[in-house]
Amino acid sequence: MSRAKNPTELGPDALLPHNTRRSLPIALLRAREAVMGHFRPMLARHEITEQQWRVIRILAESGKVDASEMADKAFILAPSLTRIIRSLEERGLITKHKDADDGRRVLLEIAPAGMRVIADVSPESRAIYDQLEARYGHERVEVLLDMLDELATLGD
Amino acid sequence: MSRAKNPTELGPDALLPHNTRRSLPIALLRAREAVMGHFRPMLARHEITEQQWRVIRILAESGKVDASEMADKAFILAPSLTRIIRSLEERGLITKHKDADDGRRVLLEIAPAGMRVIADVSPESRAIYDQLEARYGHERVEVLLDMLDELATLGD
DNA sequence: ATTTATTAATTAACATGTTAACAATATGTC
DNA sequence: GACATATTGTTAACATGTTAATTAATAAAT
Repeated sequence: MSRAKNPTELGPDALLPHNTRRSLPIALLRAREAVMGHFRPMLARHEITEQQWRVIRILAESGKVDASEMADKAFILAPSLTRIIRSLEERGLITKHKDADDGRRVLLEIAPAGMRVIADVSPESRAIYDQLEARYGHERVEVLLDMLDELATLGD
Repeated sequence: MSRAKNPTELGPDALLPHNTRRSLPIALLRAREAVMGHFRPMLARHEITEQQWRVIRILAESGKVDASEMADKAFILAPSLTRIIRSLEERGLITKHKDADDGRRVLLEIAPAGMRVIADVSPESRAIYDQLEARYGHERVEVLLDMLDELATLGD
């Protein structure tokens, strides 16, 4: 049904870069929500948030990591990471130590309790990801990842 | 330099769906930050956040919109949108009214002050987007948008 | 050795994302 | 008309994103 026009309404693209239906930032948000929407309830059942999961996954994968490296790999801003680290440490899922060689640095490691979370969550996470790849297409996921990576490194 | 292994460290993909370097959710976040990282400082100079910009842009484009429709188009959760609407209304950039036909609904409209923000921000926003498209490739942006849209509508 | 600059992480403050619960209103059934 | 169910938007509470400032430690310059 046609929408009633008001005096301030402009036509598509008038004064605007693109109509919002084809906005890249919103498209990226929608796509991300479509993916994470499957993982989030599963993670919630294990009482862990997406960001917390990213942190402990990276520790499981990479071993001892300093906070700056973690912020980069998990793509979490430093102030947010500080809070997440505190929460995970309080729950006993990770440990945190000062770097002996550089007192400014904080070193993170997964704790045995964290490894148990990894062991519990990973099979379900894998199943969700496999299903997504099956539906979207494994090759197409690779192509998409390549395109996203090029977009992410455009400014470099 | 090789990283010292600890007893809890697992090899790549062991128990994990994919190594985090090729994680789709993180790739989508990085790509989005690469795009928004150009817009955010410009929007901050106009004293408006990305989400607020999305809301007034949609109002400029679509005229009168109800809150549910706005939440969908701007891709903002309802509780977040409630706060954003309040903020924008307090600043006089938009107006909010009850729908005469349905007392549950809230109708939003851009105000003249909001149109001035649109007029001020749009040229800069367009310039940033054009530059991004020039570097990434206009056709490739279209292809990426199509792939993202397919990913976003996968569960439908 | 001292001073200055830089780096790493934290803190503060505010905005938004997220889930659950709630209030008001509309719709459907009997 | 009464009642049950569904919808729309708000509120509460907590997590994370974001920017600026701060603190502690290290590196570089003098």
